[in-house]
Amino acid sequence: MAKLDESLLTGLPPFSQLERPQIRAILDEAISRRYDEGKAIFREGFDADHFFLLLDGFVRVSRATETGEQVIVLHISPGQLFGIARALQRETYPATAIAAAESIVLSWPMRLWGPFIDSYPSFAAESYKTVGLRLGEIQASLTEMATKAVEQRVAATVLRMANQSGRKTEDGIEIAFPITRENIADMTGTTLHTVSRLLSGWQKQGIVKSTRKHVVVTDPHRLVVLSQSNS
Amino acid sequence: MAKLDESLLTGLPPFSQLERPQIRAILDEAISRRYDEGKAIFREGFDADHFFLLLDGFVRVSRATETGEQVIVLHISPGQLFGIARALQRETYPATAIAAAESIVLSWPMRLWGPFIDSYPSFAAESYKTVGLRLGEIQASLTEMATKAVEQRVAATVLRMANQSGRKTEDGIEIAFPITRENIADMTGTTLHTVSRLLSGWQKQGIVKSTRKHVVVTDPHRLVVLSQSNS
DNA sequence: CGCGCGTTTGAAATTGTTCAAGACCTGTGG
DNA sequence: CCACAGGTCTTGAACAATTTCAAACGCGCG
Repeated sequence: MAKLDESLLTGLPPFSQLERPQIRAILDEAISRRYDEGKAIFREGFDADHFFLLLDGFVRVSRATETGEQVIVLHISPGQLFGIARALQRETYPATAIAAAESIVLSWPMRLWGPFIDSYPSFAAESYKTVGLRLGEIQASLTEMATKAVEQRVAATVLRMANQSGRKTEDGIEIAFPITRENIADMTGTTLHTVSRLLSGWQKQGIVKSTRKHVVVTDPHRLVVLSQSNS
Repeated sequence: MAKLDESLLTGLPPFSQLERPQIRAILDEAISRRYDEGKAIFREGFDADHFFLLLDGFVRVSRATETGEQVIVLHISPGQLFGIARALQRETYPATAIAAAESIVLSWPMRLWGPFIDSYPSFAAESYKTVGLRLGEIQASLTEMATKAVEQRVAATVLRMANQSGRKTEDGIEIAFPITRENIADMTGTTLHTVSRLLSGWQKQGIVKSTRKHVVVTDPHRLVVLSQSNS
């Protein structure tokens, strides 16, 4: 396998304060791999034997219920660590990670977790910070689900994705990975039918523009209003 | 202030592998305090200047929405650490903690967090494990909210509280702290009216027995069935 | 160019909320 | 010791939001 280039990691928070040779050592232990859209990176309940860094693409993290339904918990953007179950003393992955778009992922065997944490303070700090941010995000979803009506939840969810992983286009902010009505339904605890109706309605009002597996937010401000109104 | 007795901590996971003098040192830094039912221990958004251990009683952890509604995220039982925002590199508390029943709490100033983590491996491990368990619990709530109907959510929630902090009585398992219909509604994202109707119905069927601020599960098995049925 | 997945849309059915009113406890103060 | 006040719980009825069921459409990949 060709050597990975050091510039891959130099800008990223977990490695920001490290010297060249340290980054070199870290990279030499890493395996790089490409995942096609829809391919699983790891699955809920399985042995947590690796941890990961997303270099490019997007990853969808979901949990399944006993009855087979799935709930999408969050999305991972490039530059983020994931599959860091060990940070929480877990032996197994608590959720399933699937490539939402074609993705490039670095991975390390979990036995390096301890050494990394001990040797690289910025790696430890960033890991725990990441966990904290995700916990916050999940709590935010939970409170939304508990207090907001469906339209507000969908608006808030679309908005969050546009903010976290949107890219600007001439029409507005476009969610940067393929996403179906059903995906959005799985994030908001509703049905694809309801999501379809909502998006259609918003499109008529010029708030969003959407095509197959694709959503562009053209009027973020009005979407914010929608996500907050409790009438 | 009277010296705290070392036996308070000896049985608890965070301190289980420590020697007598270490526990003595930890206790000498701690402040013990009693909180009446309903009193806040810390509030969301405030400076995270202390971390806590619940010795006796129960603590309700909740978040508020911009519009003033509150969502109860989880309950803390005796022996557990809480307010450990620093484990996640946070500067402020991400939620509000209120005594659900009269409670006895130990607290330490947050400046001791680093030293504790560095000096006592079992404390570090237990802290992160606690975070992991809570994350799991919140994720479970989230998937429940997203996939289950109200009756199933309420059944699952009552069951969870009975399991985590119930005590056996001759009638069945009793939730060990005062809890109103409205509290349960705030946990499940519904209204106190609906909760009241459900509990009344279950009581007629002999599944639970409830009085003011008080719930006893008399037939856990049927409640499990209810919490899972998707008919 | 055709097929399949993703999407749209109506209508009926249903679940849960909202509104409204009253009953019931329990601790407090006279 | 009793009455009262405030918080808690119950229940009916109307209503609204969302799901379910059903059918059809159409874009885009292979």
